[in-house]
Amino acid sequence: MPKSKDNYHHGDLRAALIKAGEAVLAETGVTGFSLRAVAKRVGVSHSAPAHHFGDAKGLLDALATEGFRRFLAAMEARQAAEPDKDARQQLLASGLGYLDFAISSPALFRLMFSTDKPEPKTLELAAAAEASFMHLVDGVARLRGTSPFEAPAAMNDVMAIWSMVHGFADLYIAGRLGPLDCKPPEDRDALLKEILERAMV
Amino acid sequence: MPKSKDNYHHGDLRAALIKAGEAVLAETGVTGFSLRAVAKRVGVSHSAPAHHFGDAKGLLDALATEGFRRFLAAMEARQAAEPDKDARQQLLASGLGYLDFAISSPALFRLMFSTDKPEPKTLELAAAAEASFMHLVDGVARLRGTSPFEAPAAMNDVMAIWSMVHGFADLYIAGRLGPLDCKPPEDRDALLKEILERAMV
DNA sequence: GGATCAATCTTGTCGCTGTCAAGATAAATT
DNA sequence: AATTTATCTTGACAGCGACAAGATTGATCC
Repeated sequence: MPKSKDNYHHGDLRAALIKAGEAVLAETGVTGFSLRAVAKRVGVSHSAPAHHFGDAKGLLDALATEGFRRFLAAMEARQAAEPDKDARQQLLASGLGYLDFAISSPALFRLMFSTDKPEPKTLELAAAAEASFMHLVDGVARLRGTSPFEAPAAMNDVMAIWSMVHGFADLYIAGRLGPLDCKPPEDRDALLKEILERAMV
Repeated sequence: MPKSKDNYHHGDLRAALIKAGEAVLAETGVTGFSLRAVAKRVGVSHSAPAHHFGDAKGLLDALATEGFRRFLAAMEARQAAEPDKDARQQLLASGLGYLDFAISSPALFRLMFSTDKPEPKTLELAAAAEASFMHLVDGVARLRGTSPFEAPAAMNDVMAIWSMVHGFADLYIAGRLGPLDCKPPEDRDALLKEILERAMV
C-alpha cells in the first residue's frame, strides 16, 4: 500500500515537478537544466514528467508561466507597500518589484525573456506574459491619462520605462553593475528610482 | 597526402572552430549548442575542440570574447558613420551600434551577458568585456567633462544610459517590443535615440 | 640528415541526457 | 464487478560532454 501510494498517482505530481523544476533551474541555470534531475528530485521515474509536460520545453514553458505570475505579484506587492498612491510613485514601485523578482529568481527571469516569443505555443504562457505587459501599460495610462494603445507618445513612454527597468535588472543579475555590488539594497532601489524617473521624461 | 593534410594539423582549426561555433550558436541558441555539432561542421573528430578550448565552456568563452570585440567594433562603426562629432551625438551613435550588434547576433549577445561574470576565468574575455564597458564610460566622460570614476553623478549616468540601451536591445531581440515589429529600421533607430536622450537627463 | 620530442588530431569508452514505445498500476466509470 | 482511462515505470536508442589512449605531423636538436 505505501509503496503503491508513493509510486503511483503521486496526487499532485504536476505541481511537484514545477516546484522541483524551479529549484533545479535556479541551481543549474537553463543550460544545465535536466528533465531527469527534476524527476529524480521528486522521486519519480525519469519518464514521469513526459505525461504532464510532453517534452523538456513543455516544463520550461510551465515554469515561465508560473514565473510571470509571480513576476506580476512582485510588482503588485511593491505597489501595495508604497503608501503614496500617486500614479508616478506607483509606477516606480512597480519597477522595484520588477527588480525584486529578477534578483530573487535570476535564472527564471532569464528564461521568461529568452527569445521564444514568436510561438508561445501554450496559451497560458502568452496570457501570463501579456498580463505583465498590461500591468505596465496600465501604469503608464494612469500616469499620462491616456491609453498607450491610442496615444503613440504614451506607447513610447511604455517602451522607455520598460527598457530602463529591464536593462537595469538584466545587467544587475549579470553582475555587470559593479559599482553597486558593495552598496546596501536601499541605495540600489534609490538609484533605480532616480534612473526610472528619467525614462518618464 | 591530401587526406593527411585534411585530417591532421588543420592549420587554423581554432579559428575554424570559432567560426563554426558562432554559426551553431546562432542556429540553435546556447541551450542547443553542441560541441560535437561544431566539430562535425568543421569536419574534424568529435574530440578535436578539446585540445584548443578544454571543455565546452572554453569554446563559449572564446565566442563571447570574439563577440565583445565585434560588439565594440559595431559601436565604433556607428560613431564613425555619424558626421556630428559632438559628444552627445557620438554617444547616441554608440547606442545604435549596441542595438545593431544585438540584432545581428542575438544568441551571441545573450551569451555575452549571461550571468557568469563572477569568474571570467579567461583574462581575454574579461579584458574584451571591460573594453566595451570603458567605451561607454569614455563616452559619458566626454559628455559630462568628468570621469565617472571620480564623479558619482556621472557614474549614475553611465548606468542609466547602459540600462536603457541594453534593456531596449534585450527586449527587442526577445520580440517583446511588438509595436515596432512592423516599422522600418529608421523608426526603430529614431525611437532608441529619443529614449536614450531621456537617460542623459 | 636522422632521432627525438611536442603539438595536434583520432578513436574508443563512460555516464548522463531527451525521447519514444511498451508495460504495469491505480482510479474512475459503467 | 468489469472495463476503461489516467498515471507512472521500465527498457531502449541515439546524441552529448568528458576522459584516456593511440596515431600522425611538424619542429627541434645533435
